[in-house]
Amino acid sequence: MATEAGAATRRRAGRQRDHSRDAVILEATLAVLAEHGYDRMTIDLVAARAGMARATVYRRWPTKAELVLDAVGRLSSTDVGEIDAAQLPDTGTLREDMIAMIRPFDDEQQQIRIQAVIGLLVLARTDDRLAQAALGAGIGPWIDINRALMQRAVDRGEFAPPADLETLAELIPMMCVSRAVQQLPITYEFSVALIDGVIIPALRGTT
Amino acid sequence: MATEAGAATRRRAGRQRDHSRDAVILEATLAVLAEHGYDRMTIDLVAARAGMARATVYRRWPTKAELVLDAVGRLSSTDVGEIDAAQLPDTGTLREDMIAMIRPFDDEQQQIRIQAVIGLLVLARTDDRLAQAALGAGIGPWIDINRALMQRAVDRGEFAPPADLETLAELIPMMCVSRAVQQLPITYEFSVALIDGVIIPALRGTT
Amino acid sequence: MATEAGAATRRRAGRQRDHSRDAVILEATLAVLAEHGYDRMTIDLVAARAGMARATVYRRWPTKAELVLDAVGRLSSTDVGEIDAAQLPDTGTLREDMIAMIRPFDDEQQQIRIQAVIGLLVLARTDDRLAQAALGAGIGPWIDINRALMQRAVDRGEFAPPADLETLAELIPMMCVSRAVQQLPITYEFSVALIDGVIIPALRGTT
Amino acid sequence: MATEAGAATRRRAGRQRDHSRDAVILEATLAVLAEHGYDRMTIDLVAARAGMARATVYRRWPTKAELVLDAVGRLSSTDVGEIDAAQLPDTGTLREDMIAMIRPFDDEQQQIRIQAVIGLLVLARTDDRLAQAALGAGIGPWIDINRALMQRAVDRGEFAPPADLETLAELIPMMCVSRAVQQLPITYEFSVALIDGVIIPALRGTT
DNA sequence: CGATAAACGAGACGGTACGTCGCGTCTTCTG
DNA sequence: CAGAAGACGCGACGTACCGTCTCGTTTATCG
Repeated sequence: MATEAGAATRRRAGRQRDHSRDAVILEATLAVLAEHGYDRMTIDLVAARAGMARATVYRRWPTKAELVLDAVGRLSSTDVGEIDAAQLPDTGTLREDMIAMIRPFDDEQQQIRIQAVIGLLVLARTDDRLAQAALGAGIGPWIDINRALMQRAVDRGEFAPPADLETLAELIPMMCVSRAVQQLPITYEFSVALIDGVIIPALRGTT
Repeated sequence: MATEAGAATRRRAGRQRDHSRDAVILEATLAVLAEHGYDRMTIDLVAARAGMARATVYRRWPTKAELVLDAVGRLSSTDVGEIDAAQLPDTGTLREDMIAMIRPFDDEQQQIRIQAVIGLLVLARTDDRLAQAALGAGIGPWIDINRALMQRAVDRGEFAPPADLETLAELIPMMCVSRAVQQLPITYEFSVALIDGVIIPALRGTT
Repeated sequence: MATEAGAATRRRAGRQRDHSRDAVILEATLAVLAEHGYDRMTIDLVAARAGMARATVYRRWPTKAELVLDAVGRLSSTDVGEIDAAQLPDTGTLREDMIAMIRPFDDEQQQIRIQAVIGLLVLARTDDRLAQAALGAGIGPWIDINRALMQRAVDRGEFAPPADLETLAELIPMMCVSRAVQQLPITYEFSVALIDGVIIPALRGTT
Repeated sequence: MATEAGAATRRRAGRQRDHSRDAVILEATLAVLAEHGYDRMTIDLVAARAGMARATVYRRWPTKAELVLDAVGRLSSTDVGEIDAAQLPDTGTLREDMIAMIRPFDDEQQQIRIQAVIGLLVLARTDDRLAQAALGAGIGPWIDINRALMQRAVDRGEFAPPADLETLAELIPMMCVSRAVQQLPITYEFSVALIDGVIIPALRGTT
């Protein structure tokens, strides 16, 4: 019956939490994070920017760390999430595939993301769970895509299976982190240079 | 005047600062850093572990960040500092040179160093000066050595000059950071695999 | 229009407020008040004890203070309210009249009432209106009765009119408050002693 | 030996707590208390008025309640403390003794004291220890003096020993509390009326 | 050798952010 | 509409750490 079916799915009683506010808070979090850095970011600042009370933030995330974690995670899924699985670019060669994937990461938001990751890394020891999550949230999807593209290239015989494909998948993102830390811009050219100068030779060199 | 005479050389009156304590503090700093992570590291904790008063720490380093920076820096110069310039290993091939350099970094202290770097990165936005310094203190010498070894290999004609030697010099350290963040061990094998699977192919591939 | 017809008398549309719940809430209020004291009494606690939602309480009383005020007021009128005016005990002598009036106050609930008054007094500064009301609700009727009994005794010539009858009327209740604050029991004997040892001599002494 | 004698009494190491600040804070506490009442009094407000940081207040008193308690206690000892024991007025008659004692209480500060007591009473249930302390701090000395004066009058045969001297000692203070709650002024005349109209008759009436 | 000036230990102090809790209001759903 | 459940804005609470300051004690150097 419809009533029973609804009963199972029935929303909890009481005023519904306005989940549209989640996004506003996360957005504010990223903004403040980008502007002040992790340790100068304040829940008060975030709440003020989101135009709501501090308690409203705390009702959703128990600590500053979890909030930032989610904010960065959301950031990733926003522009990457939909590019999953089958609909990856398929140009026939790994080089073209990877270059096709650079665009969405070659922008200003990329900087924010990496800054956020860096901000979270400080908590690695504080909360073990956060260590991986920070990486995962910030550059996880990026790594995932690289891994998928390379695996496909291997599968179709473009390259022999490398000893450590995982490390190669992490290579570009990590080198971008390196540049971010040094306040250097992350350019299209830099990424292409990595593909042509490191990734492809490494895969070819395994032969 | 008598007072001016020898003013340059004469030590200031009063009790002399005991510089042997500097090392004790830095050691304590690294220990606490490794144990609790940057944000849970407290000056109080460090002072207690070093067996002295908080003020004694602050007399030497103005802020927590500078303290950690120095601690990590000291860590680097301890086992790397003296290996500068001419006395680098010279086996004739880049591969053997680099492998010879792995040892001093292939230990538990390496983990501490990287954790410290990570801890400091959070301050990149707070204090621009610290951003580079953090990297420099933690993995700077490591990068320097790699750069030197590669440059020498290029100079003696072992490889053609790569487009971006700097990035290649940073490659191993950064990939080690990546593993550290993921709580994975940094093994000898991992480093060798990077040399054989990525660095050498990349240099050869440029040809 | 039909809608307008009888608008004055017609009850408002929709579900009617269940006024039997008022009493339940007030009862719960007194219970929590007695158990935890005013400042640890929570509207949540009261609502939970009454078995209803917080909003249901707030629909009836705008603030915590008003709620307690009413609860204490209700308490008074419950056992005193109907004893008004003409039906006061009339034994012929003030002493016997007052002793006859002691009973209804000589119980455990009396303690609750006084505790509640005490709890409310803290709000005297916050809300001037509440200052008097708190006293009135808690011990007002008690004072009223004493005043009436004494006035009658004066009227029938038992005593000469005292300089400050009002103060004498407040005397017993206030001394009971004093004992309550000191966690001492308010006994029958104590009240009789006040009548014989203070009230009567004071009235006689005026002569 | 002087050194050892000093060792026992030696002040704790470290910067000495500036106890002159205690008084400033207590003063500020009383001022804010008188101005806003207990529940609207804020530690922040007190600290601001005292011209120091919130932490400085919390270093001395763990909670708001303890702070107010001490503030009121200090108030009592300030103007009453020194009037102890032997140096009570001794005019030969209880009436004159008590009237001589009215002065120090017949002022504006008396109002503050009573307001503070009232403010604290709300915590009686929260912290049993505070219940008595509140009374003691606010009007304890006042009661003590009354008790002493009456006892002396009894001792010299001015009156026969009353059944409950304690209650008589509390009588004037409690009736003043009553007036304070009702926002009535506590005048010299009121106190004298109590002495002549209630206390003296009550003592005489016991005969 | 005694004066003196700085190091040192201990901890107070001014700040500032944290995360919690309660009030009284508002929203949403169910009866 | 009443009532339940609970989100929300507000603001105080008490805690923790930072970096500075104060003050009594210790120790090296200078006169």
